[in-house]
Amino acid sequence: MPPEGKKPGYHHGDLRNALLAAGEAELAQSGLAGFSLRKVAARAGVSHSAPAHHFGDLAGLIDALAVRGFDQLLAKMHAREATAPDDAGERLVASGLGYLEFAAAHPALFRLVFGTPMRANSSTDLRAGAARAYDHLEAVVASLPGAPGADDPALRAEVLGYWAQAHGFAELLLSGHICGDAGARIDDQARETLFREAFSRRRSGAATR
Amino acid sequence: MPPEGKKPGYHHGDLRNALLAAGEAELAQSGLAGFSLRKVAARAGVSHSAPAHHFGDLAGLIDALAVRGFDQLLAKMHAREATAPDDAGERLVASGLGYLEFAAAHPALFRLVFGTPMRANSSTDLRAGAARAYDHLEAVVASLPGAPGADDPALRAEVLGYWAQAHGFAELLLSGHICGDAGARIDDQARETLFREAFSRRRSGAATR
DNA sequence: TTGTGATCTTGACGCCGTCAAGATAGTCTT
DNA sequence: AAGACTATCTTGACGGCGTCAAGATCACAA
Repeated sequence: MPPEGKKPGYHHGDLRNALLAAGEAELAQSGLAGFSLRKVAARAGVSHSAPAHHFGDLAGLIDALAVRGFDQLLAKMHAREATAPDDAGERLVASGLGYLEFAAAHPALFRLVFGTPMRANSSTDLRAGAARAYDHLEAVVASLPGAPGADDPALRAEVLGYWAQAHGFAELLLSGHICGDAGARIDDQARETLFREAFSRRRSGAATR
Repeated sequence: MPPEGKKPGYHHGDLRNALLAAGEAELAQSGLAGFSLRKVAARAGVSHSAPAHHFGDLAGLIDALAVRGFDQLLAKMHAREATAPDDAGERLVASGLGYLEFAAAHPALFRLVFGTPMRANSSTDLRAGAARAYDHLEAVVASLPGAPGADDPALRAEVLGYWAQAHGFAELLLSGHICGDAGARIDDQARETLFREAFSRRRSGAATR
C-alpha cells in the first residue's frame, strides 16, 4: 500500500485523501449547489461508487470535509492572530478577521462546515473540531482584561457573543447582504475596515474613533 | 379564474399560491435537504412539471419562497417589538429576539432565505424584501440614544454589527453550536436569556448585571 | 500456494430537474 | 355565436443523481 506516488492500478492506494482533495477542489470550483459524489469520484479518477467504501454515503463525505474545514478555519484564525500586536483585544479582532478571511476564501466549504446541523449523530471528529475552535476562541476571550473567570457562566455568553458577531458577519457577506456601493462584491480591504468598525463598536458601546 | 374556493378541474385557479404554501409545508416537514420540485407539486396535487409555468425552474420557486420568508421574518420582528416597552434599546433587543424566534420556528425556511446568495440576478422582489428588513433595522438602530446620524457612514457599521450579531446567533443555533447542557436542543427560554446576555454585553462593553 | 478480506468496478433502481409535445380551458375577436 | 388565441396543466422522455448488489482485482498472511 504505497502512501506516496501515483499508481494507476486497480487499487488507488490513498483514495480517501484523494477524494477529500477532489471534494475541496470541486467545492472551490463549482460551489456547493451542484456538489455530487459522482463528480468528486470522477475528479479523483475512480468509479462513481468508489467513495462509498471510504465514507459510506454522501453525508459521510460531507462530514469528513467539514472536519478538515474546521481545522482550516482554525488555522486561518491562528495565522491572523500571529500577525497581530501583543494585545488581547487586537488578538480577538485578528481572530475574527481570520474567520472572515476563511469564509471569503472558501465560501462553499464554509457553508458546508456549518450547513449540516451538529447533532448527536455527527461524527466525533467533527464535534472535536468544533470544540477545538470554540476552546481557542474562549481562550482568547478569557485573556481580555476584565473578562469573566473560567468558571463564570457569563464567559459562555461572552464567547458566544463574539462568535456570533464574526459568524453572522461572514454569513451575511456570503449571502450578499454586505456588499460594495454598487452592489458589487466587497473589497478585501473594505471588508476588514467595516468589520473592525462594527466590532470595535461592540466593545465600546459608543463611537470609538 | 376563481381566486377563492377549490375547483379540482384541469386548471387549478390559484396554483401559484398553492405551490408556495405547499413549499412552505414541505420545508417545515422535511427540511431543506430533500426539498424537491416534484414533492411540492405532488403536495399541491398537480403534475410534476406544473410549477415550471409559474416559477420557471427550481431556483424560481426558491426565490419566491425567499421573498415570502423575508416578509415573515420582518413580521416576526415587528410582532416582538410590539410587546416591548417603549424604549429604543428594548425595541432593538426585541427585534433581535423576533429574528431568533423566526429562525427557530422555521429553520429550513430561514436557511433557504439566506442560502441563495443575493446577487445581481436575484429577483427585484427579493432585493426589495431584503431592503425592507434592513431599513427597518436601521430605523430601530437610529432611534438609539447617541446613534450616528442618518448621513453618517458609521450608522451602516452599527446596523450591520447588530444584524450580524442576531444573524450569527441564529445560524449558530441552527447549526447546533449553541445547545443545552447535554448537547440537546436549547430551550426557548434559555435561548432568550442567553441572547439577552450576549446582546446586552455588546452595548455595555463590560458586565451588565 | 492458497485463501481471505479490503478495495474498486459494473450495472441497476428509483428520484430528481428540465424540456418538448399535447390536452384542456378561459378569453378575446369578429 | 363561433372561431382563434393564449394561458394553464399533463404526459413522456432524457441525463444526472445517490445508493445498493454483485463481481473483479489486488495485497497479504497462513
